[in-house]
Amino acid sequence: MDITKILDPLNDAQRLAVTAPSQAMLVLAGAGSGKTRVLVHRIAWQIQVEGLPAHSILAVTFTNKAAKEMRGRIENLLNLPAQALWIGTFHGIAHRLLRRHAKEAKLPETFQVMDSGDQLRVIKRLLNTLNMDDSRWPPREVQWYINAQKDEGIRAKHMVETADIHQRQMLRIYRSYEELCERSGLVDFAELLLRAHELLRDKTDVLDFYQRRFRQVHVDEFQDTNTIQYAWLRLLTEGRDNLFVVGDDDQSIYGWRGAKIENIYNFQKHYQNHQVIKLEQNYRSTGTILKAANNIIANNAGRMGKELWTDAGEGDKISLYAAFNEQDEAYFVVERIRAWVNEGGLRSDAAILYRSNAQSRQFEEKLMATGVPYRVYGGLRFFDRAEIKNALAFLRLLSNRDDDASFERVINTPTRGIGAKTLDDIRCIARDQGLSLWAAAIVLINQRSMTARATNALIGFLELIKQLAKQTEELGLYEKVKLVVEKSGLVELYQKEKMDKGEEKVENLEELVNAARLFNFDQDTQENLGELDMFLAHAALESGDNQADDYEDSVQLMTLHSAKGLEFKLVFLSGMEEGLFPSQQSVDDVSRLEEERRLCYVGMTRAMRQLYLTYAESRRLYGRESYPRPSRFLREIPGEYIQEVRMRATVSHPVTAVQPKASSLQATGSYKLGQRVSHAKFGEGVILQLEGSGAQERVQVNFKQAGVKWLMLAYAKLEVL
DNA sequence: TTGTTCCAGCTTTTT
DNA sequence: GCTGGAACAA
Repeated sequence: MDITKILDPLNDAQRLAVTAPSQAMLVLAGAGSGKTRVLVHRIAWQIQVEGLPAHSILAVTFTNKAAKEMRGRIENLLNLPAQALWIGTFHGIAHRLLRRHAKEAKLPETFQVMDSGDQLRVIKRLLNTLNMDDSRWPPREVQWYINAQKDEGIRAKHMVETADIHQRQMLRIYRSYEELCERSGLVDFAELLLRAHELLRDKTDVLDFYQRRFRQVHVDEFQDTNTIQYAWLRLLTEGRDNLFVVGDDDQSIYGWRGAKIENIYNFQKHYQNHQVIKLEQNYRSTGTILKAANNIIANNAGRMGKELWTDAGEGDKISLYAAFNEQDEAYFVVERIRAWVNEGGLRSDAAILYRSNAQSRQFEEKLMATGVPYRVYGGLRFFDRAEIKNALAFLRLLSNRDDDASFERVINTPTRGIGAKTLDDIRCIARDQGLSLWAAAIVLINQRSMTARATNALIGFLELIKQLAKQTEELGLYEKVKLVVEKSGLVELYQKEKMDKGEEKVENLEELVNAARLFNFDQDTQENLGELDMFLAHAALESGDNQADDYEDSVQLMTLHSAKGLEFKLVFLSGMEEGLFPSQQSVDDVSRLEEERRLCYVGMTRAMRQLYLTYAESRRLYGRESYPRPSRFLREIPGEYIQEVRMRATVSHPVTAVQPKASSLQATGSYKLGQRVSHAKFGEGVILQLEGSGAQERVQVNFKQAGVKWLMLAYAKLEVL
């Protein structure tokens, strides 16, 4: 047994955590301190040294990506496939439990998982049937309300009627929503967690089984767990103290979606015999970056307390750039990236981070204009696309005729002459008689109250679904999906659409068929569930790799939130302005402000070698010119770690601005970032930076042969090429 | 049924 | 000031 392979790559603190006997354990892992490594090696240790069978280990993460990575690394370390290991997201594991114990959880065998888009549509429709004005009851707010209740483990039946009208109405909606989901066999994301919790809470034999089965439970990113997730973990590990959690209170940035940082404190109360291990050695960033980040986070109260350090040396200072406006900011960042690439850096090692998605545009425009390849994270995922959702809706109806959300989605897509009137009648019947839309449609036809044309159209739709169900009954998943995509009329619909938009949609549908072909259901066959249902659940739970790895080396653009867990050699933290970052909505509330500060901490600690902070002195926001003050976070970094960069010579002042002095302009007029120049002694090079003005003006040039040099413009006699 | 116009809204996001 | 969705007209 080769335990050196497990232990050698670890430092003392990591080794302590990995080899600790089974007990409640809290590993406080700072950014870049080897958090995943500890989890992976811990699990490998338990299997290989402690002799635990793989199926007795559970590891829970928040994203599919993290789960996948962990499984891969464990298999790599153990050098064997680890299918028996239960590694997955909270939602994935909850889903698995509910499939296995659908009856005990009071769910139909064919229940379908709704993603948040589906949920929103269901709510919109519900508000309609309740005759509620959706400007007074914005669907998003309702959705937020319902999910917030579920995240806290509260069902409508637990709530008491209050005098508050708003509250009362919300409760009424919540109740109707629950009824509707029940009737349609629909389960939203929050419901997965809540049901799984209730399953363990109410069915002692089920709980007992899993308590025995899982001898070790591991949790990644513990600071992001919400109330119901933690309650579920507690049930599972009650009285055994076999809960091993890894997290970082300083990186808790999801409080706004229900994450409870308090779970870390509660953990220490609930598990009396727990041990805490801090991982503070950082293997990612330079000393300067870490010190600056430490200084910022030190402004937060009530931390567990942790200070990152490295033995990798100080590195360069952090660069601070005060841009004239947001255009100038983008220009500066893009020029720096070009210089980085000129010096041999990879574009994919450079990341532009921002607080809000709206900020990406200015960078995209500049990158596009200069022909620098880039990739924006976030945005539409594969399974979120309308054409894919439509195809999936057909498939869902095959599996579950009562799925109202899907019924409504495709009843007239592609258009088949079923208008608003017919649909309204169906909804009415469904509501009055407590039926699904499908059943209500049949009732409506039998009433013979409609025109022949409408009746035929409706019959046509029902027949289409029945036909498809019959034809695909005996087919495998791939053939099923293929046939449905072909016969649903969706392909024809999108082919008719003009421009390449429609073409892209057809391609996406082909891709869906392909995904079905490649779908690997072996992993979950034990769930004795049809392949189709497994595939549909997969589609809801894994919204799809939204960034199909394009092979071109490209600059990475993303929000600070999506940067968590990633690292880049060169990082630009843009828009460091009051009102933007920290965001306006957070400045009045201490806890929200502290979350913004943690976000800043997360952003800075993404940088491995060089960190740039930028802000604009003027910014166009919502169509208005604003003059924000630099972010307070900038003041929280001691000056010794910061170097101010100037590039004013290249700023394009608006026409109304005071004319700059002729002399200073003359000197710098032709010198711009990225300008190719030639020097008598050093040869050809590219300008990287400009500093100072007049006689003091200096340029930094990257020479092909001589390397990077600072030169006084007054003496250098550079020739512009 | 489709194209146009109007209007609210505007952090962060995974499942 | 732009975008996406909904209401509206043809």
